[in-house]
Amino acid sequence: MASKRHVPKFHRATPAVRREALVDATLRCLKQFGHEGVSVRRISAAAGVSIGLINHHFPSKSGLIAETYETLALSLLDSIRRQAENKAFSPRDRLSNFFRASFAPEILDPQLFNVWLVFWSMVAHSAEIRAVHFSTYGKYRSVLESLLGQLVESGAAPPFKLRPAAIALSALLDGFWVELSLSPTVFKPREAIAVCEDWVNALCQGGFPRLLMTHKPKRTEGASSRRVRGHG
Amino acid sequence: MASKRHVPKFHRATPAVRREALVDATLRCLKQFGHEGVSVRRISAAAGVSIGLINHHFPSKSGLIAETYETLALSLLDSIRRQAENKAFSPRDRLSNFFRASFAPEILDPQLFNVWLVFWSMVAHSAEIRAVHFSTYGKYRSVLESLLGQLVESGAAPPFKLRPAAIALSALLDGFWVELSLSPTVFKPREAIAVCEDWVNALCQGGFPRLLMTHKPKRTEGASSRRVRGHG
DNA sequence: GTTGCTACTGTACGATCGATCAATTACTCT
DNA sequence: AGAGTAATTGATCGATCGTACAGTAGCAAC
Repeated sequence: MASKRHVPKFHRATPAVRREALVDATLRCLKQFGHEGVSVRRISAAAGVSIGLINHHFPSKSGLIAETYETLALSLLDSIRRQAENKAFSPRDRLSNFFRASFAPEILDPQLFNVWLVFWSMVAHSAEIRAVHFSTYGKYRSVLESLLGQLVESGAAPPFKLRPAAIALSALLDGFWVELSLSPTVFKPREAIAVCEDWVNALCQGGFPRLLMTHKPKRTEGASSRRVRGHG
Repeated sequence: MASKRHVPKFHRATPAVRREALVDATLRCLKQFGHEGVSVRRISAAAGVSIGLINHHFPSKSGLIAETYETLALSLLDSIRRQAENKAFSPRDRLSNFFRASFAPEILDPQLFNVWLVFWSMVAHSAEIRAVHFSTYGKYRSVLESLLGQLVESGAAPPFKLRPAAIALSALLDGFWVELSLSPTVFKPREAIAVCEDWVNALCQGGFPRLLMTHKPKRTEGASSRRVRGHG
């Protein structure tokens, strides 16, 4: 009996603290193993707790994934937004900052892409995940809408429909992000950024007539029309 | 003994025929169950054969998935290409056909999106899948490059770098496709098509200076430059 | 020191997974 | 008709999965 000191076998934590630790462990597992990482055994091992603790703090596995989705999405969005919404820059340059932040190595991490694939694949089957996706994607669009709105207010761009424009720009960004994550050798982030810059410049010059608020064309582009080199 | 007729318990098929049947069954399972559908038991049940037959015709499960990926990707690409490359239309209208084919209900099927997510999630871990992705994505880009090249040859657009333009356009298309598949209620396919049309029109008018072949700008858009409403 | 609350542990259970392989059998060839 | 070939079967293996739950133990209150 060299010591009577009692060594605790485990540590009791506040539910909020433990939940956050479990979310962190979940993210690590998702990055490392992708779909195979979504396992209570792997996650609890990564968090250094027993298997049963997850179901003590979360209703089920998908609840844990949903909270991880929301945490990660809001964290990344906040990081990008902090870099973009710097009042020291003009609205146009804030968009440039947004682009460069969107294609930073930290965001283009292939592991991060696989995490997103897991979330996306659960959208169809889990109402919880679907709700988180809807919410976070809406916030993402709002940030873009805000930046584009500041562009119009500064007079750098003619008035256009903010929402469709934000949707289109986010589609362009997402598409580049997907392709860069899947095929990093085909092209470079700087090329993606360049196209995004040109896209905004074209928008500022009224290059997207259907997005302008001047008038609403009755019909979309059709193969039967002969608008071969039409101005829109 | 009412009948001496022998009723076969199963049917023997040519390896090529059986492989095709297994690929078809795999696609059905992937559409219906997503990731959960990637199971030799589910697939063999859908094909009406025993569990062991898959490993008789395919080296492993990922081999079967890879062949399914290639078959589906080439099938869809061929379908879209047939609608686009109609010589009765002008090069510009062929692109319009390509856009409308890309956002047809058959392609926007949410189940089809989940199938793609399964393929994409295996790109990182399986060399076979990665090879198929690289090959089919290259062919997809080639079709776009060809259509854009015809646009230049017809004089409808100034000379520009075909490859980066095709990459950018495919990113825009993919991004819309992802967003439409995940959030069908946020916007409509016709809006996506309209933006694509405007994008090509802007391209024809030289709205993407960095894609033109006239000269190569030394520097990309930077936050430090004051090109707020620059012409590119 | 004792009590009470509850965060926490870890075994157990039934289901499903990919892969293997010896046995079976449909079909062709002679 | 009989033999040979190989496509097909299905039991079986070890591993892993999510969830449940009865029991353990940290820690605060008194």
